[in-house]
Amino acid sequence: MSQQSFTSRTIEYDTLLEEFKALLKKNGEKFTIQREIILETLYNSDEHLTPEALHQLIQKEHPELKTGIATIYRTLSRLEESDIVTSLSFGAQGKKYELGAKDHHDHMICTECGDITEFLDDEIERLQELIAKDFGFKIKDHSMQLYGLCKTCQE
Amino acid sequence: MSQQSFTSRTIEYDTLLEEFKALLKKNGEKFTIQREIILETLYNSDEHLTPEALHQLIQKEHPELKTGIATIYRTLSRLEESDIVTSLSFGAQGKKYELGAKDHHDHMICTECGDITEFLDDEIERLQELIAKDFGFKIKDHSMQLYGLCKTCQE
DNA sequence: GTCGCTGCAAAGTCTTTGCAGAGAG
DNA sequence: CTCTCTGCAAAGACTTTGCAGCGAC
Repeated sequence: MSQQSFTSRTIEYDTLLEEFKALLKKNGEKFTIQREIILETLYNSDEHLTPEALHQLIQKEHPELKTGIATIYRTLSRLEESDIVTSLSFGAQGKKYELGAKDHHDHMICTECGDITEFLDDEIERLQELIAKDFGFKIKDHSMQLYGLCKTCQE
Repeated sequence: MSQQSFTSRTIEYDTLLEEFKALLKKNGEKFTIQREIILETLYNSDEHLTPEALHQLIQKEHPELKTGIATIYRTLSRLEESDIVTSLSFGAQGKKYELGAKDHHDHMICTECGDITEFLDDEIERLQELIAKDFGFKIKDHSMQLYGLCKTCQE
């Protein structure tokens, strides 16, 4: 039987932070206040954020930092490389980022209000593996999006 | 049981062309040689084309037209609006377009060579509908991508 | 003829990059 | 101290728009 659910965060912020620090140390990179704020903001947000939205949020909550948009982009790329965050590119332009340390899930995107709902279906996950196998394709990642109208926008 | 297959074109070019013409006429728009070439080129291509790639292909095959990139963009947008073509946005930047009049299918994208393989699985399609129903979500479209290494690039 | 379409170039977005100074280790 | 990171501004990549002439109907 298929199982569907909203996703819940499965990792503590402190754990995530330590992982991130360890990763940086391993590569001789530095842990800066900007990187911490970016990770923290992503962690605390339930939303899928665009770099621009993340930037604005950080400027609002940490106005003393004057964090530049370039740093946001650079940090997001670095985080994505390390699979700490995942990006979702869709429609028009731009990507949205979310923490990748959550359980894997797929997305339902409302074309009216842009809202994104997460879901998970074990059966689909299983079928994807089977298909790839048939094609001799080695899956590293996958994404599935359903586009349409959310409950609210149908009214 | 799941069914998997490569997708085959199910519509004749002439039929597609007539549909397109009818659509234009309905909206008081005009059928131009550029629009025909764009549709034809998309039809004859097995690939998923970026606007830039489409432009180059057209310039190569119809150098006498000097088709501008702006026209490509404008026409692709119009075609997408009318569901004649579908765009696929992924990874880095840019979209790729393909004829939407084929049977519906999903994509397997090689992260090494960028190659895109199409596939279809009826069971997954069915499950998607069920999930959306559960969330009160009205699906208008959907897309699924598996990212990884194609057979060739694994070697 | 009319009115939409086209090519060109300019203007917009979004993202990346160069650089000098700041700051982590 | 050293070497990475940051903010800023400039540069890039991709896409859209304004406009005058062209061409479909």
